[in-house]
Amino acid sequence: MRISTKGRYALRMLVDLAEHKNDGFIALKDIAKRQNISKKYLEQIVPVFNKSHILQTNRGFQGGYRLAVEPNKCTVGEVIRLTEGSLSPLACIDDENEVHCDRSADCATLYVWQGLKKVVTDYLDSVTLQDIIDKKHESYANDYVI
Amino acid sequence: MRISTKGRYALRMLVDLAEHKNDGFIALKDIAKRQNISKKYLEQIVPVFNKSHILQTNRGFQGGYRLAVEPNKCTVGEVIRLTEGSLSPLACIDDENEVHCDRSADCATLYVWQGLKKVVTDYLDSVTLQDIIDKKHESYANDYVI
DNA sequence: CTATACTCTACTATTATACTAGACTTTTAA
DNA sequence: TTAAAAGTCTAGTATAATAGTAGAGTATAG
Repeated sequence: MRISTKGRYALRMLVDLAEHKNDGFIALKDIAKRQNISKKYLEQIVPVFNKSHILQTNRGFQGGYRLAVEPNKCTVGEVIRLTEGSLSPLACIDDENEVHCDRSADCATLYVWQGLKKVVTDYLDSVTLQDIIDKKHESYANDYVI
Repeated sequence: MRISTKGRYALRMLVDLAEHKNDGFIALKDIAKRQNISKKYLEQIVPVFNKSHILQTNRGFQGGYRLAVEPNKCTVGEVIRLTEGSLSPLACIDDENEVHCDRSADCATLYVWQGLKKVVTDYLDSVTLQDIIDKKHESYANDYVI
């Protein structure tokens, strides 16, 4: 039940871009440095967000990436689905809730996993990039008060 | 974000034992046959439930396993924690919610994963073996009516 | 035209997963 | 008392996923 490094890096990259959304195009090397993530690895993660039009790209000198959506419109669920392929805890229930298993009719435990998928999906789809940024500043404020 | 085969098999085994809890000791080969799971693989899964006193064992002729707890006292969360080691979606937050990561103070996304762990844990700890059996019979009833 | 940055494909080391194999121990019934 | 049935324990192994690295190629601002 682990979220892969790929998914977590993707989220951190998008949060970073959301925080710098007014700074024009951000080079991957800057994100890599700030987040302490391999730039080469990020290069492999980025295409899926380009293709799904979550990121805009500028190539060449002073190029980079920029969020193409509002931070409060992009959910963690979306990010993890794109990097991880699915939020389903089993191969036998895919994203359309279709069942792919001979035993499914007889499978007593299937409903447990369908329920698990639902709580995971509901939660991750309820958190946006903006929420993460807000929470971060809230924490800083708390630190300051304390 | 997948539940491993090991965890799913364990749950099916325990549900099977719960359904046959009045039939004395059940041999692994019977469970393996009914559930269509490799008996040899089940042998590797079983020890953790013996050690945690969820199962009772009888060796030798006509030996087998029997639930040592009431089906309504054994949750899916317990089963998955025992087979999977943890319900945490990241290595950096373990079962005591302790944080193991240099970046944690600065990690904007940490709270997302802590929240994910909570919804997963709350859900899985809310479903018992008995719930699964009840649901199964409910489905059968529905099938019959339809 | 050159430095900078994105793009694309291929390769690789490590780890986890999902098993299989076989020797050994225990129990019971004939 | 012994053979068969069952659990126990350790080791091995094939496959796939993960988490990267490497390098050649393309686009663009200045």
